[in-house]
Order: sequence, then C-alpha cells, then structure tokens
Amino acid sequence: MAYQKPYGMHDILPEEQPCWERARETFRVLCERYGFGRLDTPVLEQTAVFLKGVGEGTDIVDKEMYSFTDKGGDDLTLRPEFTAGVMRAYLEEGMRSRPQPVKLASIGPTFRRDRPGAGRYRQFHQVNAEIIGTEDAAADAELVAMAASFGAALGLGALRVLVNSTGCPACKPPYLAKLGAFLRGRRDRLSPLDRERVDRNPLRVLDSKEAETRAAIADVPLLRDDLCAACRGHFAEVRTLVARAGVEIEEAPLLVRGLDYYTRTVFEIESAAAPGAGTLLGGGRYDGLAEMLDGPRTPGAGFAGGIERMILALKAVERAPRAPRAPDVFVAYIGAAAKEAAFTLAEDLRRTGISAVFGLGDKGLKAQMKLADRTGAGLAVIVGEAELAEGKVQLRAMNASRQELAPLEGLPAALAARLAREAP
RNA sequence: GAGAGUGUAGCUCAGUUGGACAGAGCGCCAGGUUGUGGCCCUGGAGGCCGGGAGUUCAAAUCUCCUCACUCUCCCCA
Repeated sequence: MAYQKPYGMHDILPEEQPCWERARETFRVLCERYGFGRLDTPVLEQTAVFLKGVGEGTDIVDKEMYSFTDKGGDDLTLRPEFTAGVMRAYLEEGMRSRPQPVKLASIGPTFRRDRPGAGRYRQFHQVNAEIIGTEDAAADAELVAMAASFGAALGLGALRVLVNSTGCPACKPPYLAKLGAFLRGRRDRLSPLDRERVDRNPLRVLDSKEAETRAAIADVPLLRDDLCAACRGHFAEVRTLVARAGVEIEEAPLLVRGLDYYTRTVFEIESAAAPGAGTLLGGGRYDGLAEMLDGPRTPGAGFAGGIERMILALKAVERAPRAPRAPDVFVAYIGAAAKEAAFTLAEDLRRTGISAVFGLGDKGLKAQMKLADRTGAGLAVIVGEAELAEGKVQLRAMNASRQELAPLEGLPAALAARLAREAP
C-alpha cells in the first residue's frame, strides 16, 4: 500500500453514513427542541486558547495536542475539544450583550494525539452543547437531561448517568489540601502510577482503576462532605431537577474529570450495554473558564458526546443498522442513439425531485440491469431505440419483474405521482 | 508513553515439519440471450504474502527492525 491514513484516524465510508446522519440529525432536532443556536468555530485556534482554557498540566495539553507554527509564525492548534473555542467565540463576538444565557451547539471533528483504541481516535467527532451566562442549577440539569435524551433518542439502550460536584474556589482548595495530606500519608500503599499522581494531580487518584489504590483509599475523604453551603445547595438542586425530569442518575463521589476548568457539576454517561465503549457523553460546569481566557467572570456549563463511541454502542445494541438510501429510479438505455435521451431523462427526473442513477460506463443492457439491481432502485426506466421512435420507454418494476411501455413525455411527473402514492 | 496479540486478493480466510508458478469463498468485470437484474454455468482481472534487513541452496513460513490494526494500562469523547 503506497499511502495510508494517518495513524489513529479513519475513513467514514458511504455504508456507515446512515448511522452518522442519524446521530447528526438526532442532535440537530434535540438542539432545536432545547433552544440552542448552532455555532461553528474554526478547527484551529491559537494555541494559547487551549493552554489557558483547558489548562497546562492536563493530559490533553501536555501530550495530546496537534500544535504547529504556521508560515507566518502563528502558534496554532487543532482543537482537542470544543468548549475553550466556544468560550473564546462567546467573548470575542460580544455574545455577552445577547440575552443571557446563550445556548450554543456545535458538531465536528476534534483531535487528540493519544493512543488509538476501540472507540478512540486521533481525529474523532463530537457533538457539543454549552449554556453560557448563568449559574442556575437548572442549566446543569437541562444539560444532563439533554445528554441522556440524546442517548435515548439514538437508541443506545440502557445508560448510566454518573454525576458529581467538584466544588468551587471556596471549597475545593481546602479539600485538595486535606486530600493531599491523606494520600501522602499512604503513598506507599498506592500503585506506582498513583504515587506520582499524588503531587501532580491528586484528584485523579480518586477514580484510579488500580486495585491496590482502590483498597488503600477506601476511606478517603470525599469532597461531597466538604462542599461549601452554596455548592451543596447547587448540587442538590441539580440532582432534584434531573430526577424530576425522569432521568435516573447515580451519584459518583469519585468522579473527576481531567480538564482544569470544571467547577461544581461534572457528569458522564456511559452505555450499560457496552461498557467497553467508554464515556459516551461527558460534561460539567466551568464557571472559571472565561476568566482563564482573560474575559470577565462568566459562568457556563456544557457537555460533549463522542459520535464514534455512540455509534459503537449503537451497533452493540442494534445489529441491523439502517441501509443507505436506495435511488428511486435507474435509467438504462440501449444503443448509442438512445444515450442522449436517457441522460436527459435522468436529469429531468432529478429536477422533479426523484433520485435517479444513470447507467454510466457505456455498458450493455445486461450490465446496466445488474447495476440497477445492485443500487436497489425500485424502478428501472429502459430507453430503447425502437420504443424511442414512438416516444415511449420501458418502465420496469424491479421487485415485481413486471414492465410496461410508458410515454416519455411527462414521465417525470407521472413517476413522481407514482412514487408519492407508493410511499408510506 | 507501557504491556500483549495480529498483519496472505476489495472482504472473510486456507497455506501442512521452511521447498517448484501462492489458493478458496464472496465481491468485481466479461460471456452463456442483436435489447433486460436477482439463481445457475464458464472465463478474466486483482497479491513483490504490511514494509525493510538478515539466516538458508531455498522464506508467506525462522530472526531482528519498522509500519499498521486489535486488546489491556494511561486518559478521555
């Protein structure tokens, strides 16, 4: 093979597109229903947007970004996530002067240079929704409910919705000090990997999957018990509202997320049926993000979902994915003299709104009919020189193997009527 | 970044203790019907056996390196 796709990236072939369209369309409908406006930001941002927004010290910034200097000397980075760029746009485009909060939804490719695995790619696609400009716990609740609805509407089956609060600048630092002291006290009982994390990123030790660590920290102090009154109340309201919305949640006191900007609510949704697919959707509140980007204090919350992962989960639940849409009509012809008339007919059909595939390739009728069969078209129009002389064509119903003569004149309109009648 | 496994035609895979031109099924193309698909029959195209180096009289088969994929870990979507 001469050339290969970049490591960890993938081609999305035509037969996979129905799943993708379903994911995109489901998200679009949901955004409309929840009142989100669509925002498209550049795939590239100034590197500083992510350095400041996502945070130095996070895995994403330290080792997973695709950064480069362009020919003009600008430091640019392929977005590893949406939120920082969306906030940058919110600030730069003056969205502070719109009615608050502003609800923004995005969808597109994101890039992280980590080790590829199942449902994990270096270029992957996310859906993203942000509510910027309010601290209201109802915003958090709405996002959790929306993320869960998205999974349900896609048909992902049973989901686990994990929710936690990571506190605020008032209650988190004291807790971190307490946690650090606790962990340092039993550093020798932690796994080697977690020993290093004690100083670098103590919160991450909490959701460690290493057995020895889990055993060692069974009685670790939880932030849940040390939240300040405001955070405690906020978290309680989020849980109540989500529950009222009929979404079942699990409190996950050990859940932390790897991005610096999270405050208060964090949540993750995974498939109960396909736990191997990893986190399907995840998000939380980021009241400090705007200030990290040198903007005025602006609260916000959001979530992102990995489309590849959701499709993976979808396939685990439903094994007969929708087939790509077949054309309505295949247009075949016999003899060079009929080619022009057939080609013109195909164009006329398309202008009438009928999907038509023309028998490309100067093939014989047999080969064209075989192609017609493979495309799945329900109807074939055969333009033959003999019939053409009388202004007629053959109209063949592929499934029924029946065919009849039909006038070429007005055929598009006649077929449109016929297809409308046969449609469910 | 760490560990393990896999890599033969577009796809799914055979290929015996290293031995002569590398195979099957499906798919693709063509013919069997001057102008008709699905089933059947016949034929054809398509592989430097992931790539490179080495061992050997001889390598798809053994060794090393490299690339890609899969699965854990890490991290997350």
